[in-house]
Amino acid sequence: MITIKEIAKLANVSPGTVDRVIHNRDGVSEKTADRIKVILKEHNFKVNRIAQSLAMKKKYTIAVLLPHYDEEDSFWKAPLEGIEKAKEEVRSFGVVVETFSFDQKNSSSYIKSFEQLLKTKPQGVVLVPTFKQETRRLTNILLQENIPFVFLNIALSGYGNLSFIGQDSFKSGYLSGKLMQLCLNEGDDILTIHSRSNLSNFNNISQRTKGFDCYFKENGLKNTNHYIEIEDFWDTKKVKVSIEMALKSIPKIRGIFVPNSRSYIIADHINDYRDKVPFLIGFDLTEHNAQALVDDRITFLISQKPFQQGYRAINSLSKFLLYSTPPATEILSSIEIVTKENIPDYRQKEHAIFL
Amino acid sequence: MITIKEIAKLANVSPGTVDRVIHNRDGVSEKTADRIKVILKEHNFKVNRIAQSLAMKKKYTIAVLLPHYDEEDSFWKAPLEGIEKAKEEVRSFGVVVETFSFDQKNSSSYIKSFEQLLKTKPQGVVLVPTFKQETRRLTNILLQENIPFVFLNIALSGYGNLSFIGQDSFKSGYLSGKLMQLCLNEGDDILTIHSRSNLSNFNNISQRTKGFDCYFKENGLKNTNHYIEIEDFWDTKKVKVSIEMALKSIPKIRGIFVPNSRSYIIADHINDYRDKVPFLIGFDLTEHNAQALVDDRITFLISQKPFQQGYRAINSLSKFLLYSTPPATEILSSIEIVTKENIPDYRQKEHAIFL
DNA sequence: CTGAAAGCGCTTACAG
DNA sequence: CTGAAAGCGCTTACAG
Repeated sequence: MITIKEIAKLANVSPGTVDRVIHNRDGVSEKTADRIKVILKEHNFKVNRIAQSLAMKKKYTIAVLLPHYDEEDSFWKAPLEGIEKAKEEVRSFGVVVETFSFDQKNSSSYIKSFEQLLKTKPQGVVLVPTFKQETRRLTNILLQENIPFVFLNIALSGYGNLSFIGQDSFKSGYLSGKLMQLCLNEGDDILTIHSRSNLSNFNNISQRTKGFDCYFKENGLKNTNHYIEIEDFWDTKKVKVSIEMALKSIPKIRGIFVPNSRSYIIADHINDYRDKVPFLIGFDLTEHNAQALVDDRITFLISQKPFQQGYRAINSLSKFLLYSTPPATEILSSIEIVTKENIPDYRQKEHAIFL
Repeated sequence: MITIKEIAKLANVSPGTVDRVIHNRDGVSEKTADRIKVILKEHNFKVNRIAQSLAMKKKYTIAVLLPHYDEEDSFWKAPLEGIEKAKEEVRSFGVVVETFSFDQKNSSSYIKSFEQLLKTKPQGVVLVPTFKQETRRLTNILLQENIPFVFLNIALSGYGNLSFIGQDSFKSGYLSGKLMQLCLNEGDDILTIHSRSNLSNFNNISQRTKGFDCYFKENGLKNTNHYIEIEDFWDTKKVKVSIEMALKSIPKIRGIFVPNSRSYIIADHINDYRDKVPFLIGFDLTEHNAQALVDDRITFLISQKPFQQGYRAINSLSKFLLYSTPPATEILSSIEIVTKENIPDYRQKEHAIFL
């Protein structure tokens, strides 16, 4: 690997001048610039990124705002871990990551945490835009202050975000439809179970449902899909009653579709109906769900690689700040089909990365 | 982030001494060492990896030996791309990657390329151990010369390799069994198609077959699995004749299992039998296979993330050389289920990484 | 046992 | 328009 110093010697100039040419800074005569460019190309010069980082000694702060996780719904644990991992890696490059969390069910905690976040004077922001209206207010502030921001996991459009990092929820629903169909026979019915209390993740969930239905429609399939909505998945008794009512009144149901991350709760309640309803498709590889999968109480889980999503949000924003390379408008994580047989080995910590 | 210089000031010593303590080099009195350690801990000091790399200015060469790919079997393209990607990233850290390829069907080309490889005086080697006996010879040389090496994609044990980067083939076969079962009804039969010409990848393929059979055995399923072996997948006529013979003589066959990366060839030949044999499970997301999947001629492909495998081989070996952190003995890539509906978007180039 | 100095490859004021 | 010098955070001979 040829260095700037060596190029400089070959061109009979100083390293500073070579640097100016490499970065198209002005203040170099066209003549010398051209001469240097030729030599650069000739020797296939590439800047040494780590020396560059060290010399630039710029400090950036990226602030992250995401829902906190709890026992009932630990979905947000994985993205946070991805963020922590990335945080470690970008540290040496002078990027500091500050994380703030809020309550998914409480929009004012969203606003409040955002205000805290602003105090860190971030040069970039990662946002899980849970509440539409409030997000409009927040992003307007960011736009005004000229702080670039990306959306994580929830795709809202028209807010001026640099990028969206997440999954294509419609497609993942569509895929679930396919898997369900492979399991079912022609005359079988399906039960889709919604949760009322999940309004904050409304976007993803409604897209999944649409995708699911679309699969059956597009392929001219005749399985009927019945919907029930449960007020609160955490209210064990009500859940049980609702499900039993549905299953008893519609005996043709052989598959259940739960378009949110709490299919394990449903799985708990249909143990008595296993023979009649052998198939259950849910979303997200949380610990509870994984356990239900391993225990054969869930057939398929669709995962969206939340660890990677968190990692990539930090990663792409860091690249943008450090090297001005804008990320793709959409960074879509792959739609993973997880079964008991290919569930990832968690002893092997995720480690896609360098450093 | 606190720096060595600052620590030194706090401890009233020179940066050199702090450095010695950080890396447990001797030549520091216990007293000062202890004092410095306290301060280090107190301030949660972490070395700046990039400054470290720059200062160490060590140069390492990693040499890679893998099969080249061709039109018939482009499997090895993806690992190579992963390697190239990693190569770019480790460059700034002073690691140079040299790639050598050989003909999978020709063991002497394996030896020859290895000899070329040795000339680069590598400090680490990535090997796809295609031929057992020859591999014994080569690895003995590496062991003698004290050059650490990892196996990529093919798991041989007892050769003294630092790590294996690849997939659990048995498990992936087992998973295929599950998927096949979900597609089939009770009385249906299965046809497994082997390729004689694929001896060099024998290990992975036989493990897949074993896993597949094991699924049916373990779950007490009664679907019969019939085997045929085709001399050469490339001989179109013979392939067609063999398959037709099997399908005609065993009308109960409803699913086909192809435990190698050329299921697309089989898919080409059963178009006339689609209604009778709707399900085909194959391996590896090569371009041809992907096309067959999109065209509904393959039901499931099991992918092993070959890009990542290549990337991680370089990545983990680099970490070992740079920081002496030994990789896990087995770095297993996830077993991906790919269908028409979740086939990755190739416009989005893979980019798990930083820099 | 310890420190001062030079250097890794680049960037950035500053001086001319 | 160009160069010389200092510095990023660390490591490494070398001197004492």
